[in-house]
Amino acid sequence: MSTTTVYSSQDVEARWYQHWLNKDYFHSEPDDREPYTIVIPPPNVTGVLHMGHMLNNTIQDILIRRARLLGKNACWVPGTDHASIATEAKVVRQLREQGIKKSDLSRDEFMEHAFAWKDKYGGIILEQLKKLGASCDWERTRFTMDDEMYKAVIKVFVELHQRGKLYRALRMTNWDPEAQTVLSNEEVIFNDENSNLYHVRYRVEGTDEYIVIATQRPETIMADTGLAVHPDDERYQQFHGKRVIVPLVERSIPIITDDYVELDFGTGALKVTPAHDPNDYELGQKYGLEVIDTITADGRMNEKAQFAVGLERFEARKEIVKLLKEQGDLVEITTYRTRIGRSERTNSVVEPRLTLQWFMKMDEFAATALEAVHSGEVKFHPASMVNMFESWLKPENVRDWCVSRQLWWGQRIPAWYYGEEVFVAETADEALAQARERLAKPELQLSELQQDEDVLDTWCSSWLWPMSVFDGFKDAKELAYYYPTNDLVTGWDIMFFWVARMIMAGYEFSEELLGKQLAEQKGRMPFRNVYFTGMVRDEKRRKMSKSLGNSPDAIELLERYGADGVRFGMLSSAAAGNDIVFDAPIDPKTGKVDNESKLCDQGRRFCNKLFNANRLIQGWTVVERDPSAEEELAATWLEARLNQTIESVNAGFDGYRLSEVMMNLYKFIWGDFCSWYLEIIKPADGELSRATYDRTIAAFEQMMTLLHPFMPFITEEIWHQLRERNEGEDCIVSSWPTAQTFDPQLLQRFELLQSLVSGVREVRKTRNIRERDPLDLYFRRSDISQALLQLEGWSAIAQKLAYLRTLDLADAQPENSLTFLVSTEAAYLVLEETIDVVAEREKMETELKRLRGFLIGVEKKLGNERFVSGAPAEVVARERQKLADTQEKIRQLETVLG
RNA sequence: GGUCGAUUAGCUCAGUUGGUCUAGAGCGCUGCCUUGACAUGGCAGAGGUCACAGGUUCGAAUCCCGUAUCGACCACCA
Repeated sequence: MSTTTVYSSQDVEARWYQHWLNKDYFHSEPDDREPYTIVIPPPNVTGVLHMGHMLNNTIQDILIRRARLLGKNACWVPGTDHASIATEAKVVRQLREQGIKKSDLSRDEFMEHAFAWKDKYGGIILEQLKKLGASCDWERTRFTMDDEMYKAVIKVFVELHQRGKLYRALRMTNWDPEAQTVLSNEEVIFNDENSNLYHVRYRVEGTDEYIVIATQRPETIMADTGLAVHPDDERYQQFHGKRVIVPLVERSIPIITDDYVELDFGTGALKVTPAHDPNDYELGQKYGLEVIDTITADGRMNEKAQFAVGLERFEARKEIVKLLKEQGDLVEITTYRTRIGRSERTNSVVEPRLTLQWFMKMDEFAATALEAVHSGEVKFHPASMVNMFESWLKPENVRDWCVSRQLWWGQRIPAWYYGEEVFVAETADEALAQARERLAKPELQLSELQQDEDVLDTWCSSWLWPMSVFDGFKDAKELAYYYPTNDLVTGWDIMFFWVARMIMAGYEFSEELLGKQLAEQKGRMPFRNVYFTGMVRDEKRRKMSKSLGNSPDAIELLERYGADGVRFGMLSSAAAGNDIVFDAPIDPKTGKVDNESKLCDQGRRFCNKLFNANRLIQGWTVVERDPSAEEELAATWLEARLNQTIESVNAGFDGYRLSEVMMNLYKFIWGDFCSWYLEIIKPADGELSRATYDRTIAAFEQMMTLLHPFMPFITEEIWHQLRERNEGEDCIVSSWPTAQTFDPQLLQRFELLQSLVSGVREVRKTRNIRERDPLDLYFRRSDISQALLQLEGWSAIAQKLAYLRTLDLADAQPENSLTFLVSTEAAYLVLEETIDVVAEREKMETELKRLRGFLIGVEKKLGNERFVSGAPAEVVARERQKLADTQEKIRQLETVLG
């Protein structure tokens, strides 16, 4: 009868998280320890936890927990981003459902609704992060619209204005007609979509001839102010310098020639609509064409259009097509695929529109950011991400940042206008004072000034995040301690939006906030390392997103596999920068996981393994007797392997190879500790010597500490069961183990033992000999085998694990035995059944042949003078060892074969 | 069109500056095992010309060139 014993994560995780909170372990205050700081990439205040967050925050938690274990003053600052347009869009939608139009509200009323919404839904994602185990300093939770952070944004705007970094200009911009705001280029998502190409004829003025143009947007023809052809296009040579008549509106417009026009696209003729297309705008500028704007801010045709007035863009298109068809001016309609730009937040088709906006000059900032990364002051992991960074920031690709948004939810631009005059100041009173002085109007009243109606782009607050979360723009007390932060963990998709801009702001402002001396001493960069995570994709390789409905319910996942299991799953296939393919299909309707996630399940099973290993140990009775020789040997070996593991874990952390570290620990704990060590020391009578018990517990404890960053809950749970005698200390604040020196030879000898045991087991399996039928094994006498058997404990372990009745040396092969190699040593296993001597010889001869082939390769290498002199001594020595071993193996086999 | 990245076991992926790589892990697969940690387990096994073709090197999964396929990002073809 077997009993099923399963680790149940749910109550354990809730209990320990609460315990950590009660003990205030996550909270950090400046002290004399070395600080270790991470600022969270603030999720949108509207957000709910998704796979990307889980990956991202698991990695941050691993880093911060390890730093805490290393005794550093670990500070992980959480918070949320007000996400200007995304949140405003949601609030507007919700109000609309309640029958309230944004236009019916005053600015203040709207803000009240928005803050109410934020108070209701804003904390959700942070609560969900707690379920993941995130050890953020919740007392430091910040929001980008908090008073101090708001002030910082305003202050920076004023500063940058004074430094000449900001200007206001009329530009062709991306307009979101639904949100009715401008968007930065980065907020426009282009996708290939099916579209129609309408071929429309324009009569050449004073003739009966026509030029046919191709357009995607017939509803804009009323705004046409030119028609362009390629200067070399023979089809249109005779029309150069003439004019054409725009259909419907019957307006005369010039024919221009420019090599921008592609000869072989469409008809080779292009209508020029400067008001509604960025390229056409350029052309219009170049040839002095009139700009006629026929579309309103909410995407409808205005009076200037004359036709389809008041109709929404796409309705207007149908109407205009109908009218053109009636007039016979529509020649044909073809279909094709083209890139359509949509608003990242509202998904509505972006309308190019000429608007007056604030811009920030990027050229110098970009150069600074690039230099910071090139010089290595800011390091990227993986380093290959530098390529992408460069391509974003090189001078020819950098465009000025449009920082104004026609929204209410955000930091209102601190600019006041009086006619053409602009006054930028932190407060209205200062602006007024400026105005009075500059205009020489001491009697000027505030009511005569007009404050800018717009708010600043969300990233205007997030780019200050590493400084503003410590209220660095108010005073440098905390900033002086925590800045620069150590590691930033984020997806590469916001490398330009956020990472680059934080670097810019860091270099621009940290010096004056910290003072020159401190800034020089500590560094002006906002963070020293950036760990880029990959994108989480579904099994079809699509990026997980809400709109696709292909993202699993994170909370369901956490409940199903435990936070530890999910963390393991997330990390086990996520080398830095590499995308993760989440392996469980999602039902798009419910968001439920349809099938087992193998990755998370592996994590869950690992928890179960740990839980049961602990149960085994807890079940033993400790007795006061001397440890046996095999216990001694096994414990010494375990400690050596543990120390070896600590070394590789530390090296892995240093290189940010977190997945590798976790897999190392997994293999060590499951394989070496559970499968080998515990099996060796497992007492038949349930009684273990005090000394061995203590060494086992001590090693297991260190394993818990090493694993704690990755799987915090179960390690804390087991830690306490191991240390009931010492209730006071928690795993989360235990000490990161220091690697002790160990004997590498011991590890080698133990490998021999392992291969002996495996060898015997293999024979048993292939011959159907029960695992526990006792067998006799003899080593062919040699210096090595003799030494092995003399090693205290070695024989006893081998006998125990391989169920050997006899383990001894022999000068000749015993009767009825078969031979296999244990490393270089021949071992004879005596069997009771008759042995097929011919088959055995064949097997050995095959092996011999393989070894001889291998030997040739090694000899060739060592025979090469350039290898021996050129390769590192270590490599040559290793090759020599290989040679000797292979020769010895061959000799052994040859002897046995006679 | 430009740039960058990828291609390793049936699947998903590791493989850090070229040298214990005679290429690993998990899952899946095959066989045996339920005598007290764990069947969410144990033991053993099968499975890879490291996409293809060349080059550099004493030595290449790893560096270089080309080809193929896939992907991502950027770009003004209406």
